[in-house]
Amino acid sequence: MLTGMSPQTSGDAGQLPSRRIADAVRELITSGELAPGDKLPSERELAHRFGTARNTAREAIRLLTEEALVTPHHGKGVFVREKQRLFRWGNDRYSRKTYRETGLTPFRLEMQRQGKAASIQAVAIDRVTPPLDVAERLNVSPDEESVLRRLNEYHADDEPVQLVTTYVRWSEAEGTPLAEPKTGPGGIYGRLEDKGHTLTTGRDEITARMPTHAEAQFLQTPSGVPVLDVLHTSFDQNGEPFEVSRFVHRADRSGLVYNFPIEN
Amino acid sequence: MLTGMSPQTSGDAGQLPSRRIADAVRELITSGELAPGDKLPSERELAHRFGTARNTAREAIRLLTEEALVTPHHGKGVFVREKQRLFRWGNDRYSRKTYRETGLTPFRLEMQRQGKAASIQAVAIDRVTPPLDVAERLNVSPDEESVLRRLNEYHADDEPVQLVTTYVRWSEAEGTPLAEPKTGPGGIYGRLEDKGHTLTTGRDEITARMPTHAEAQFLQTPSGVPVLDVLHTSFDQNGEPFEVSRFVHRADRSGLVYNFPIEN
DNA sequence: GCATACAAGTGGCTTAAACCAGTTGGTTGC
DNA sequence: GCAACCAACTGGTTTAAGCCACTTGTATGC
Repeated sequence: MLTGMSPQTSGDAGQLPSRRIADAVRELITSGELAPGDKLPSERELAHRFGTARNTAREAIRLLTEEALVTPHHGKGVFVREKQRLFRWGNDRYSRKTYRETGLTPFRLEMQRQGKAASIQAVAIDRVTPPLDVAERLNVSPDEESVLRRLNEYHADDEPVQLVTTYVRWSEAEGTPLAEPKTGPGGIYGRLEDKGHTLTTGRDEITARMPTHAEAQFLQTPSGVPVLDVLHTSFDQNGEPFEVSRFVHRADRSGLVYNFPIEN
Repeated sequence: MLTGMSPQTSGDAGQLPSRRIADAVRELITSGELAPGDKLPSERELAHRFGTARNTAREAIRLLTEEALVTPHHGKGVFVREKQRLFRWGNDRYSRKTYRETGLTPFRLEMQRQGKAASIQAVAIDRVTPPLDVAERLNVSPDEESVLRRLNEYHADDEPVQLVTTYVRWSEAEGTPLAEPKTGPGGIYGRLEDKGHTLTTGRDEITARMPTHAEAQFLQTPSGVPVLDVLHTSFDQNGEPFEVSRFVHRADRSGLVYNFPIEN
């Protein structure tokens, strides 16, 4: 087995030893000789085969981990990453039409499509001073406790999928079900509609970055996997922003889809 | 200087030495004591201050690099990353209205907005067998040389910004200016309109991932910086797809913005 | 004045050895 | 039969040392 992996094979090209090992293993993966789920030779075994120190084989594995090709499990070994089916979120996420037709929220709909059990856990509902970018978009003070924050964790079959933090103005949330765990029929948008805000247009601002420690812990991202950070702003019939949410997704499990008309 | 950085300071919490050093340095950065552009103490200096081996200080720096907080420069030192202003690309990217009003393509417009010189370099124009995802979206065979590929590199002030690969069906491109470096007035979309395809709707599918080696080389991404991968499909007045492009952006320099109406 | 050379700093990579911590499966003892 | 234990594997982290490559400023030689 693993006949392709020997120091002499293919273009060494005067590369660094760690690079050579990484290249050899990567080749085995892309060629299919090592399939997703397969276990790599142990660090000690790799080092011996290539005549290097264990640390050098370890560095090679670190390179592959950074490329998100493999993922190590303490005590068990290093394994070729499984290609996961993506969850897809798009600008139909807010469409009330979909909801009327299926009776499901966008998250539960996507989970059902993939045959997974959806569960949502409320982590915090509190009054806070908003982050700068949220304050700018909601037109509130970044120096006072001017917003209500609702932090939720979303799971698919108990596997963490996304972190969502929703912000609305405290002046509009105070004393309403918005500040309660149960927001009532139509959810948050239902209560905001009571306040005269009809969801009319949305804006999503998307960046990608490496997760913070806390995010990595919750999302269980293997190293080498970034997060998609979506800052959503909801505008009402008057073009006034009334709600901001931040979605943090595992990038290896989530994709975003936007369909839009193009003006001529 | 750097008074905050000593082994005893703050909650060590029985952490690993490398973690302790990373935490201490991160604290200096977030508190502002180390500003963007500042140089960190050298690896040897850090190791000495915390009473560890150089490799341990080095591991701490690796952790911070992975978080994209610092970036090392061979022979010079390790520096706190500058917060860069983002280039912003959105679904107005394809609007012909913007083009008519300014006479600028979306890329040149964004560069002008930031006072940078735009330059676009054609890397390849050739007939190829399409990647699977492109073949699916264009409804062509993934096993033949069924598409024309145009690969371009975009720079801002000679700094690499994005890689764009555009695919159109070979059957429609053959013998037309689409296969030439100069595509003529209105660009690619102009020629495709000649073929009866009026750009009517677009779809962007967005993922994030770590860059391949080749991408990292061109985009000069520091380690710990992912890329945004946008697969765009253009649909004509009949809802038929006629062009697919893949945009690869440095995530630390680019953001995406989508504005969309919400159906009630 | 100016170019060259060099020394001293920086990070980059590797070696070799040791110990820790999680996992697995077989052996032992009841 | 079964539970407890243990040995042998796995990766995780650190130490200590050496050499390489890149950068910078200074000293040297002309």
